[in-house]
Amino acid sequence: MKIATWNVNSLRARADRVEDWLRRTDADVLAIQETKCKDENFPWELFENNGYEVAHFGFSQWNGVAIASRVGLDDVERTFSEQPTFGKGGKDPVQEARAIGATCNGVRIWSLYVPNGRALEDEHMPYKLEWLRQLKENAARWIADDPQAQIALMGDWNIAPLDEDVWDIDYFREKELTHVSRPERAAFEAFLEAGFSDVVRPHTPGPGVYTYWDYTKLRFPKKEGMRIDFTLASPALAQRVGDAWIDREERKGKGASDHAPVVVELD
DNA sequence: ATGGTCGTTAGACGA
Repeated sequence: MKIATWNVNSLRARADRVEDWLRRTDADVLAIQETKCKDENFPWELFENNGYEVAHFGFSQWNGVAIASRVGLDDVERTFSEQPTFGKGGKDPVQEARAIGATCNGVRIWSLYVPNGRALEDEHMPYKLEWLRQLKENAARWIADDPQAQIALMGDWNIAPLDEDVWDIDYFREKELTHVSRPERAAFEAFLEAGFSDVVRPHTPGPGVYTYWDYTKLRFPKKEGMRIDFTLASPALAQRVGDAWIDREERKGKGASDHAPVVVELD
C-alpha cells in the first residue's frame, strides 16, 4: 500500500497536476493540505473519476485538508479532541480546518496542516505550539490505548527539526525566522518521545533534501528549500514501511505547488 | 539588478 502527503496550495488551481500525479504515482491514499476551498467548490469528480473516495474539511479560502483513498475511507473525523481554536486580535475564536482523520485499509491516516507561527513573537506562535501539544496528547493516548494501532500523522508540520532541514541555518538564525526555533523543535520532538517516528528521513537522508521551496527568490532553482512535510508513524506502522521518497520532480515547471509530495510504501 | 511568486480573491492578506 502506498500512502502520500502533499500540501497542494489550492486544489482547484492544482487539479490537473493532482490528477496526473495520482495516475503516475499509483498512490492508494493521499493526505492533502491547503485545499483552499469550501465543500461546494471542492473538485469531487477529480477523485471519483479516478477511483478514489474522498473526505474534505474546509469552509473558506484558508487552510482546508482532505484524504483521498481507494482502499476504504472509514470513521472520518474532522478536528482532533481539544484542538485549539484561534481568534486573531481578540476576535471570536474559530476552529480552523487543519486536521482530518480517516481509516484506510486498517491504517488511521491524519492529514494535518500545522499552523504557521509567522514570527517568533507573533500571536500565531503560541497557537502553533499549543495546537501541536494537544495533537501530541491525542497521539500518545492513541498508542497507549492500542499499542498495535497503525497511525500515520501526515502533513505540513511547518517545522524544520534539524539544522540540515534548511538550506542555511545561519540565515534563519540571523533573521530570527520561525520553523527552526527551540520551542517549535521541542514540540516536534515530543511526538518522537511519545513513540512516533519519522519514517521518511531514513530513506531520504540529507543534507540538501527538502520538501518545500518558497516561490520567491528563485529558491527552487537555487536548491534552497526546507524539509517541513513529514509522516510520523506509530510503532506498529513504522515496522511496515519498506520505502519512502520525496517527489521533487513534481515541484518543477509551471503550475507546481511550492511543496513536493512525500510518499511512503508499506509492505 | 542583493530582487526575483503564487494563491485566494477584487484590495489586501497569507505563505
